[in-house]
This record gives sequence, C-alpha cells and structure tokens, in this order.
Amino acid sequence: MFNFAPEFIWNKMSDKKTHILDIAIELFSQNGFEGTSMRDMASAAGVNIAMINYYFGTKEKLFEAIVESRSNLSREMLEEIRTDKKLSSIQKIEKLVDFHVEKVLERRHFHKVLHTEVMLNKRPELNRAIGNIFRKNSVIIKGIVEDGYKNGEFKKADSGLVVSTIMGTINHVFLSRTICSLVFDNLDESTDPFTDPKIKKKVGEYLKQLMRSYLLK
Amino acid sequence: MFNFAPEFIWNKMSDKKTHILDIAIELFSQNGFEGTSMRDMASAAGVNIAMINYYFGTKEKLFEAIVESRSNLSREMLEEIRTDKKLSSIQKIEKLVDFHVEKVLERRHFHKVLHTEVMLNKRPELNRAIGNIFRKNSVIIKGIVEDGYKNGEFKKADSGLVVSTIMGTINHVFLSRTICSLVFDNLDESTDPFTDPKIKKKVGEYLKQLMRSYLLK
DNA sequence: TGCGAAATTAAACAATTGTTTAAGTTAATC
DNA sequence: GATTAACTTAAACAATTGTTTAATTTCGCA
Repeated sequence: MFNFAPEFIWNKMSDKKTHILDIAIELFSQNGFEGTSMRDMASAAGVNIAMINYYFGTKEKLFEAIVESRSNLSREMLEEIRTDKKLSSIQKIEKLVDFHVEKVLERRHFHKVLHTEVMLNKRPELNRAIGNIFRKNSVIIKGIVEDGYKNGEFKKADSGLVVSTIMGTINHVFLSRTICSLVFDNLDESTDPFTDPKIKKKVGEYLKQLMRSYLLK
Repeated sequence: MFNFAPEFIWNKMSDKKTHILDIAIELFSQNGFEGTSMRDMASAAGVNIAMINYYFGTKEKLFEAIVESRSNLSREMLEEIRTDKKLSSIQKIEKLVDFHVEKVLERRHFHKVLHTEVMLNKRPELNRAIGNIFRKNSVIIKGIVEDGYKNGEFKKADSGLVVSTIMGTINHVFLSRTICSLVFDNLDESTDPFTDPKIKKKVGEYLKQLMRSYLLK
C-alpha cells in the first residue's frame, strides 16, 4: 500500500497555528462570523476541528486573534504620512486617500467583515478590538486635517466628518458588489470592478478633488 | 378558574400577519438575519412558531416580505424633491441630504441590516430585493446631480460617486455606535448621539457645505 | 346546525452548531 | 530509556437551528 502525501505540509516559517489563522481570515471574510462554522474551517485548513479550540480557545477568540494580527499594519503607514515633512497637508490627504483605496481594495472581504461586526455590535470583546484599530487610524487622519488648519493651509473643518467621508465613500463603493454596480452603472458584466485600475483611479481622483475643494482655502 | 387576557389583542387594522412583520423588523434590525431565530421572533410576537412559516413560508421569505413592505417609502419622497420646480439644484441636494440623515437616524437598525445583507451577499433573492431599492433611490439622486450640470448650476461631476459620498458618509457615521463615538470624540457617555439634534444638524450642515464646495461652479 | 376551509397548536424532525472529553500519539528533556 | 509535556484524534455532548407534521380548534357561511 502507498502512503499518499498529506494535503498540507507545514513549513517552519508558517506553522499550523498561523495556517489556521490564514484560512480563518479567508472564510470569515467570505461568509462572516456566524456564516463560518468551525467544521468548515477545520476541513478547509485540513486539521482536526478540536485543534482550533486547542489553539485559540473559542471561535470568538480566534476572530480576535485575527484582528490583533492585522492591527498594526496600516497604523505605521499612516503615521509615516502624517509626519512626512516633505509633504503639504493637502498632499498628505491625497496620499492618504490613495492608501485607503488601495488597502480596502486589497483586502475588501476582510474589511467587509470588520464593518459588519462593528455595525451589529454583538460580541463586545471583538467589537472593542476592532474599535481600537479604527480609533488609532482615525486619530492620525484627524491629526492631518487639524494640522492643515493650524498651518493655515485648510479652512476650519470637522476632522471627524472628513474622515467619515473618506472612509465612508470608499466603503460604500467597494464593500458591496451590488452597490458598486449601481455607482458605475455602465459596468461590463464580465470585468471585475474591484481589480479594474480605471475604477480605482476614478474613485481616488474623485475623493482628492472633493477634499481639495472642501479643505483648501 | 380565570381566563387571563392574552398578551396581544389583534386590532383589525394591523392583523396578526403584519404584527409578526413589525416584530420581525425589530429583531432582524437588532440582531441581523442569522442572529435572529424563528423562536425568538415567535415568542416576541406572542405567536406559535409554526404560524410564521404558515404565513411567510421560510425565514428568508419573511425577510424579503419586510424589504418589499418598506420598498416604496422613500422613493416617492425623492421623486418629489427631484421634480420640485421651486428648488434650485443645490437646494434639492440640500433637501436630499436632510432627508437621508433623517431617514437613516429614524430607522438606523433597519438600514444596518440592509447594509450587512447587501455586503455579505449570501441569499441571492434577498440581495436582489435590497439592490432594487438602492437602485431606484440611486437613479433619482444621480438624476438630480446630472440635472444640475445640464442647467449650468453644477460643475461636471461623477453623479454615482456623489451619491456614494452622501450615503457613505451618513452610513459610516450613524450605523455604528462605535464609529460614531470616534467621529464625535467629545461624546458625553450618557447622551445618545443618535437622538441628539445637535449631531444630526452637524452632519447635515457638513454634507451640505461639502456638496456646495464640490458641485457649485 | 353543519360543512369546509382557515387558523392554531404542541410535538417531532433532521441537521448543524461550538465545545469538550478521554484516549491516543509524538517529541523533547533529563 | 523513562518521564513529561505538547499535540492529535474520533467521538460525544448539549444546545439550537429552520421547518414540518398531524391533530385540533376556530370561524365564516350556507
């Protein structure tokens, strides 16, 4: 009898635990929290179901582990933009818009789940974890807007609402295929709007123009 | 032995079926689709669980029935704004902003669920029903923006993205308590931001100013 | 009053859920 | 090589899910 090769070979860099995490991100992203069962995840990751609880305790803790693991990714980049002395305030805003469009497009399913979770607001622990990410990012972006006012480049503006417009517009356009088709109503059925560079550019340019006309003196 | 009064007396205007619908809206809004069980709904409505399937068939059909029942509420109002000859284009936009802020604040839980459903995009039938509502509204608002360009009042603008900014900003601010607290960071713990008229006004004024500076020539 | 359709009920159904158990294997340490 | 801890497994657990059934009651109408 032959011994067939196992479906997964754990290499040493990404061990079984982080492999589960990767699969979990994928499934949670596609199906949401309630929509993803532990058994789905176990079989998709090719591990015994009890291993997930062995590593992470509970389903909710698993989700929290995911959130934590992605937590610091964008904060550093945002901080970098804010403190860049070579950029004017409006240039920072423009860079930030591009960064966010890119980020959401790249991980739109994940962002989708973060937003569903923060909206529905069950699972308090999880909500707090997500809220912390949003908070850190929000503070930095607000800072950029307020800096622009202090140095005389911008008109006075409610920085929190400016953040809401940038994030809100991007989310609205990109987190739902249905809505995306409404926004760009001449969408070719075959082309995927989320990989189409023209659409990405369109949204970016629009938001920058919107911010210029509202913020600049 | 006494016969105690039943928990609910069905009056003739809103019979048992529509009573179930009302309760279902409430529970779906608070807990989402997956988060609401038929048993929860049955006991909240004070009816036998089998009655719900008797009236509506399945859980999903029940949700669709809700969506249909709310479908035409805002379309008429929007159409009215668009065709109002006494208003300039920018006045129409402003009226529309106020209308949407009001609408979302009034039924925020329901809008929350609509958005979660349209984001996750499981349950194709349901998604199509929700998409149709969004589509109808979207078309009208886009029309207002495009009218404004044709009559020389507005600069050329991507009407779809303007809609996204209005809807996206309002949703981002009002569909999550967590995010709302980030936007208005000096929030009193005790006051409810969603009933506070100051916050409602703030968002409305901001969006109007944003649209004026972007759209007007 | 009596017939038949509609309404209502408690119970059962079958499937799935997240989690735990208890027995097993593997691997490293002394 | 023995001891211990980490890992892995199949099975069971207990709870919940949406839906259906089959028996019964209610009610309008002839």
